[in-house]
Amino acid sequence: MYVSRTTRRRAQTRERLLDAALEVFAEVGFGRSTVEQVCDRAGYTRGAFYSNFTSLDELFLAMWEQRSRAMLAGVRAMAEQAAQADVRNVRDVVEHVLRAVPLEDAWYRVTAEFTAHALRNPSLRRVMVAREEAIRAAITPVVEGLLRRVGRSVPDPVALGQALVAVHDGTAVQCLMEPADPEVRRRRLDLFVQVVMAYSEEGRS
Amino acid sequence: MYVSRTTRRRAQTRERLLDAALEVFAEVGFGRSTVEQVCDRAGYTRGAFYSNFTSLDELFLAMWEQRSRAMLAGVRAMAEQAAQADVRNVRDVVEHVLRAVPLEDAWYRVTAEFTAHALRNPSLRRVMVAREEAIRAAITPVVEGLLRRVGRSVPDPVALGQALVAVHDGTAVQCLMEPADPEVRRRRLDLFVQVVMAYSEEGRS
DNA sequence: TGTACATCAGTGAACGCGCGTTCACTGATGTAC
DNA sequence: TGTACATCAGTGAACGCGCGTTCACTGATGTAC
Repeated sequence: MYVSRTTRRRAQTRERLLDAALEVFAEVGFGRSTVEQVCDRAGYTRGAFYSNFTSLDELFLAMWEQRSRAMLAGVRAMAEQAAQADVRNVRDVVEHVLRAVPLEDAWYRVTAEFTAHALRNPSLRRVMVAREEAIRAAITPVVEGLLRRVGRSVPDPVALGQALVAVHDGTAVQCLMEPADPEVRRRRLDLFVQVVMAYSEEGRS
Repeated sequence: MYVSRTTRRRAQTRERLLDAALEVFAEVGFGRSTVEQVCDRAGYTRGAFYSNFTSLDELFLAMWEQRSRAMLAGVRAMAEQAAQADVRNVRDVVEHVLRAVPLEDAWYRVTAEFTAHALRNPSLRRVMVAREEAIRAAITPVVEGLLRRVGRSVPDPVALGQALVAVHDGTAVQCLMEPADPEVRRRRLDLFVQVVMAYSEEGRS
């Protein structure tokens, strides 16, 4: 008798298609990407694609979720280290947290398009909202913990979380648009510091 | 002898194609839009398109620049009114300025895609950077003027300008993702207030 | 551990549609008088 | 103001390519013994 099976080879081609998708979407844009381009990049024929996914939309979502999970894992790993971190002031706190969320050009491009795509599609929108909440939920306690060590408490953690995500998204575009200008990055850091200061107060809650 | 000519009819079809482009791009995304869809929407055959533009890319840029100019004009018009505005505190200042920059779903979608597109294309990138600077240049003096009336001055106007644009962009996504949640919009306003407070100080410069 | 075999995963050719692009044409529009 | 006409703007048919999608097939892979 035979039951289930497979998965080693299959998992690998799935993986490769997902990787190729990120590259191709970042290069030419999701909208202008074709099934053929993704398969070429991954080293398969188009049939392989249809054996694993039903449409480019499905692949886009799968890829985006995979990468989002990876990023969230990065944030959680940072939370571990945070316990041993050496923080003396709010700026140290901000610098520490920002290290967990790198600015990557290709990923930002893909995210911008996914955002536009999600704004047109209610179910994708829910996916994005849930993901933002997960990121907030992962980051806020870390920030709170670090701030406590410099003698500050956060009265409204949800508001701080939303503010941090907004500032991150908004400043990310600016930094990627003008990668050669160090001032832009410096002001980004300052803005984070100002916002964290504004949403926390002195005194160990 | 005949010289130059034309332009009434031509200007109108150009206009209609630009309007149709915004609608179609917002609905299905720039990447998935076709010349045919835009022409259908505008009420022309495809030949009319090629008589006015050489590619969808060119149309996208033309449309985006047109709308950007219109938005900038809106900001400048707001600046006029600002002189008579009745502002008593920083919150009033923020509310006044935000009225000039409405949150529009279709426009945001198009902007997100244009941003992703620009990140791939150096010359478009320069266009976007220039436009952000123009917006900053238009808004900053208005904010400074209004703040002066509530007894505050701005030590680093450039930093404030960059911060305001970042906060606007970052919070815009959040508001459009969760249009049903009034809390999100309230926190957006709060964030603006906090940032303006942080980047200004008491005392008439 | 080796072998036979059932089943699965990816191949590659084939089909056809949608759409970009061109172009000879016709009707619209502005100008000269 | 009216008319004739030069020129321009948009039409619509035609061509062909690129790509999505399907499917009979073959070679790869895991399992039972």
